[in-house]
Amino acid sequence: MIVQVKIQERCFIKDPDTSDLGQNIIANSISLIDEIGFEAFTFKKLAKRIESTEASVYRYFENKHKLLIYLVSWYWNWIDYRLTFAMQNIDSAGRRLEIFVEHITHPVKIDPTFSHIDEVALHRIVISESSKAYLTKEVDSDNEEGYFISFQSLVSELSKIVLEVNPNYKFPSALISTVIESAHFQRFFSTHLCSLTESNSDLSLELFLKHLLFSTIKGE
Amino acid sequence: MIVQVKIQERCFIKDPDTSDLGQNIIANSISLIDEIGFEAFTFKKLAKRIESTEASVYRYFENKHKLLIYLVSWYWNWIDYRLTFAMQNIDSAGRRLEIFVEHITHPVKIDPTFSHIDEVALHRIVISESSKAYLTKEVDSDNEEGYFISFQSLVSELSKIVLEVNPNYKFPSALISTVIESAHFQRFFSTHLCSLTESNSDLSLELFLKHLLFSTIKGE
DNA sequence: TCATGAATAATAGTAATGCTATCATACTTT
DNA sequence: AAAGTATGATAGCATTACTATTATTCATGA
Repeated sequence: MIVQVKIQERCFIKDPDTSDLGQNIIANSISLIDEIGFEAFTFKKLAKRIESTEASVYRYFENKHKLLIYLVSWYWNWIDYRLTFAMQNIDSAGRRLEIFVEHITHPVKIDPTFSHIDEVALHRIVISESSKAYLTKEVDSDNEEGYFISFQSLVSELSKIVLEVNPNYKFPSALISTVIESAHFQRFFSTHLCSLTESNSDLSLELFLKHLLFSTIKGE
Repeated sequence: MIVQVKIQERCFIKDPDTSDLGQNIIANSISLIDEIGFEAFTFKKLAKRIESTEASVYRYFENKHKLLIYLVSWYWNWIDYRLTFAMQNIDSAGRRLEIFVEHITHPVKIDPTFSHIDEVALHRIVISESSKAYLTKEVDSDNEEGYFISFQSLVSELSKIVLEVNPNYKFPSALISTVIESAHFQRFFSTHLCSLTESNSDLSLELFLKHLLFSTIKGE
């Protein structure tokens, strides 16, 4: 069986999934952004690494911002796929939310299903760089283009589960988006700005977020 | 009485507070970043706006990243100052935390104490741009230089108040940093990606965060 | 009052970035 | 064999992110 994460967002000029060069661009942009960070990352450096040219990369993505949107969307599609799988046949809504927290707090293991993607590196990129995909002056037009639907639909699905646990809770989407974002920057803080968090391990981050999530849903 | 927000972070070359040009740089960098966003902001454009030169701006700040750190630090110092004031003589730790949430969820009014700073615009900048101050590959060296102490000490003070309410709670700093970050991106979401949150007004954001904060502190 | 120094302005220059355009080549499909 | 498609090679250009040099203004204090 061939499983593919297919992105709904049309943030590319030519689908990188349809050619060797395209897959090379994705694989090596992940390793390069992971190494030097998104600010220092350029198409020229990427082209050099894959022994191609800047102009060729530009035939796939308009600019590096669109490429970042592609990577982040891929990540959320992949998480969604894994969550759907892990949650099937689980009746308890509470248990399904626990599975959700476990998935976003535990570092991903390399998934051999998608050969050219290094999910561990991509996860690090999502932690440090994904908020830059929307914290821009172009967020409204990007949103109109549908560049964030993967993330939005994930939040939407999960907020429905929150309502299964407590139909009277007033802020399910706000809570889910808070938990997801918190999972990222708390992990960033634990690595780089450790006075800002007590979550210094995967397990304690999981405990912190599970406690926060369930206390809030059931609170009062 | 003269009140000044004095930054502890030494992220500048020459203190912008000590000259007209420096204050001009701060005032106009706030308005310019607010208008065009941090990515499009350059020292050349800033220099043009204040009718000075790029080279003159570079005498105050090494680069635009250091300037952003300055603005964000200024903001957290100012919030700290206002919080200290608002919390004095309040015995109840719970009430002090409520005041904290009110301060970070309500849009700031222009504070005539600091003439050249537009706090309303600065607040918008903090929402959209402040995470870019630390989400970089230079975060560790920047942290060693002490560029984030204003934020760190605020989180530290507030987490002590959390422990006053519940001395057994295990994640006070993680909770406070989560609430602060959440206040920012939930407001961003409500303006630009509204499916991700139900907090579509100042008041509902306040309610969401107060409920989350107190449910979590007291939970179980 | 003149001399000195500090701050700023004016100008120039350089390497890198963020693209766009053109042309050649190789490979595929009809 | 012809026509299209993908990629490579090369060039070029405006902007960015600085650094350096020199000139001008202005305050101070000797």
